[in-house]
Amino acid sequence: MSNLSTTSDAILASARNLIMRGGYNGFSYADISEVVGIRKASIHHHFPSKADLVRELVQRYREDGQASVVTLEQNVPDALDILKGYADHWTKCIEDASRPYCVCALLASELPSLPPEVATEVTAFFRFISSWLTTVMERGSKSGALRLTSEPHVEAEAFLATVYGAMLSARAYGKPEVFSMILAPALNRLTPNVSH
Amino acid sequence: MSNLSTTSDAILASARNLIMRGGYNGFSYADISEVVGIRKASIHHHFPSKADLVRELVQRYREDGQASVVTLEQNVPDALDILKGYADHWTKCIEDASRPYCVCALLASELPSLPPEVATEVTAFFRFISSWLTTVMERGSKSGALRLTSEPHVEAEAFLATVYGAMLSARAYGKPEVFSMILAPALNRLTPNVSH
DNA sequence: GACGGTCTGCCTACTAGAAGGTAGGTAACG
DNA sequence: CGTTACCTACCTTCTAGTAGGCAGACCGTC
Repeated sequence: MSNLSTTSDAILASARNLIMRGGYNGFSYADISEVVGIRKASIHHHFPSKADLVRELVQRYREDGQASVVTLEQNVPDALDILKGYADHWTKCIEDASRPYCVCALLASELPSLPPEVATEVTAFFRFISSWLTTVMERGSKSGALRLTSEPHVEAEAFLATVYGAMLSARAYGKPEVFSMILAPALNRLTPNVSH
Repeated sequence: MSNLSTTSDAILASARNLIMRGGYNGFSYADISEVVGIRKASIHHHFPSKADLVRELVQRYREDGQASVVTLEQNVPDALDILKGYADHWTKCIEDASRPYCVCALLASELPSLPPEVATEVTAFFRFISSWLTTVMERGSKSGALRLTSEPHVEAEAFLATVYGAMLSARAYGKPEVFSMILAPALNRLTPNVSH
């Protein structure tokens, strides 16, 4: 119980990379086996089925996201800075090609063809991000850190859509800089007008 | 040559539906065979390889899009109305579940794992939509039909990202209405201020 | 502290079915 | 007669998943 087996972590990590490339149906146990340096059958020892593997992966992805959000909120008081931090996180991921696309964005597009257990986990991720962004919008609106033109939950969904849409465009054009090009005016629009 | 074989059209149509569900790796010739009522091998007669099939599919998808754009521009003079029309098109598709997701959006997320011939066709689609939206933005800005806060091509990318992001959210939540909820303020923001 | 038992992590070897694709034949049609 | 559209039958490779074995770590018990 000392630490959660390094191997299963390696399996999850390589699965994440593979899903980022081609989604749920775009990778196989054989692919993971090559990367991790373990036999195909041994992966089944850690994750009985593919659905188990991806469900666990998405679950952890959400938990990690929740943890990141907590530390972000602790270190950054201003709501606008939080949104900038969130956008910045993705800017870096996309630009250094380390995590150039959100796993859950890809899985969400495949939703209708996903095993139900995975699908529910993916929608749970979206609900989490959405409700978190809503609280940020609400707080920022009250404190004056953000200038909203719609209700907080609408602004939250619009911001989320912009981020994920921008991620898609960056991938489609093969130009990482497209992401921040789109996000910059979106953040600007939420910035209180100091020249007023 | 009378009309392009109905069968190959049926194959393309069912492939489109299947891709909308699960992407490039989410369907097989066997799936199409079941829907169309033709043997697996007969599909190869029309489309030698899977990549051929999807490349042709995306190519036609773009051509159809270009044709739709032309008629839209002919019938609708106002730039804002064009953007509303474009958004409306997707609203209807998503709400009646006829085409609840853009084929190219799904393929774009899978880009790194796509056969190159398909990938280039997908990026071509995005370049087309992007450049078209840019001309709409430019025209609307000059005529006063649109109120832009950034350069036309940036506004175009931002609008496109919003549309595709909203499409993803609608799918992720399983709530079609989310799409227009996000698009409404985006369009509002582009509307010239009459109360000024 | 040696002894037997269980648990863990991995292996080889295998299966059944699905994947994309091929070979070759047949019937209709201009 | 050649072309078109479809068929049956087949091939290879890949798919997720199973069966069973084996070495080592961990375990209390004598």
